[in-house]
Amino acid sequence: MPSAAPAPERKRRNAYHHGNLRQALLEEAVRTIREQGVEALTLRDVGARLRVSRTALYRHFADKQALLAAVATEGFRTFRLGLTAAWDGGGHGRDGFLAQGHAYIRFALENSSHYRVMFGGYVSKAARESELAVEGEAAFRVLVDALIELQQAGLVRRDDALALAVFVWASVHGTAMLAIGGQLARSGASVDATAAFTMSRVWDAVAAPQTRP
Amino acid sequence: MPSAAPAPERKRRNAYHHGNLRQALLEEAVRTIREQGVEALTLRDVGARLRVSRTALYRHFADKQALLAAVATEGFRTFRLGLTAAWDGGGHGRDGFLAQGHAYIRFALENSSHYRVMFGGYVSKAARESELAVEGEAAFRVLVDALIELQQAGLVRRDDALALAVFVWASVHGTAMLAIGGQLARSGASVDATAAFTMSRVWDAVAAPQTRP
DNA sequence: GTTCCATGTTGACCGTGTCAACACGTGGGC
DNA sequence: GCCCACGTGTTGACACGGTCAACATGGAAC
Repeated sequence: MPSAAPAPERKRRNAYHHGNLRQALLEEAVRTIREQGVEALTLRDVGARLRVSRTALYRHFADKQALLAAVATEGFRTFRLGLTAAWDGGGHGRDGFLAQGHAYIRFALENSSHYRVMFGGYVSKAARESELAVEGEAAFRVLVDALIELQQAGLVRRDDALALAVFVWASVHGTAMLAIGGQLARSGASVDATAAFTMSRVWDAVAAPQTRP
Repeated sequence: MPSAAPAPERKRRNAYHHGNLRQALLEEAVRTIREQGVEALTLRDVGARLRVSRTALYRHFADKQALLAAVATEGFRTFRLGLTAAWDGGGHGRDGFLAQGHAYIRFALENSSHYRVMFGGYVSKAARESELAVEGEAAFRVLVDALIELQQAGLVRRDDALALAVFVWASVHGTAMLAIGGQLARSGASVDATAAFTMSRVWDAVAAPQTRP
């Protein structure tokens, strides 16, 4: 059925030629990582799960690193969408800022393995060039823009926005990492409570000095 | 020369029995990790470097995980000493607190691979029990105690000290992780400048509300 | 001196990433 | 309609690394 009448836009899955193996591999890798962690990801398995030989992957990715880089890139994309949604949903003010922080931590915890691929040093510096870097930059940019907007509204101190963003990112990232590693379990507080506390402290750290009566 | 006259207290390095292989393995693993990273650590290599067969290690560590856990434990120990020294050297006040932060980040950057073993999820949760947990807890405790002291001096807000410590830890840890990952390279600022800025913001976040004239 | 046990060694196995050589099949040029 | 080339998938093989089982060794306790 070459051009006859395939299901509209439905990629065929012939015996030999898969159609869109690259995308399928990516999705399968993401699924495996989510369900079993990065260390459980094996090229042979992801191939087998797609009914494809173990080396078919090499026609679409240079090596395992490249696959992981693609996974990370994909992660940054949905990550950025989540952050933007939170910021917009929260109304571009203090609440939006806090919502963004919570969205960040929630994403990191709900997709902890995926998050670790994005930040845990699983992809080499070399692979960080190009697409991955761009997508990561874009996610970071959401925070920077939010801070600039808050500065213009007089809500955030007028330090260098980039520096402020790095600080905020680091604080939230650190909280997420510790939570993922189970390293703040013995603080007694729930992760939600910890996240809320972190955000309250971060806000105090970046808020403009109050002009008091 | 079995018992004749070995160098006093000098552990022998006979053909067969090494004397203190466990310690030697640990040090060699740390060295390799420092010089070539965690992923380059192979049991065969560390054995070879000590002129010992590849499986000799199994008489002293359950498996590779256990070796890494020991490495992490060792890391937390020297880490804690560094933090304490900074706190003491800085005079148990605001300066000491900032010094502690800088010491933290410096350690993380100078021993980035080692640091990643401690925090990067290379050791399983199971291995986190026992000694590792204790040593990690002890390092964390340095920060908690410092905050409590600062609270008593009226310098830090009277929130729950544990919660404050988690926040501070997360912020500094996050900064360190981003720096290690090369992810704040494009912020333009040097790592030192970033660390200083982070600490200034952290201080504002935890400092007691000024009682103004 | 004999014996036992901790410590170290050798051989082997399996899983995994990767490369090279080969197979297939689809689309473009005739 | 035919053929060829190239993109895509497969099979075979290799090297490497963690781990286990069986064996070797030597020092210490009796």
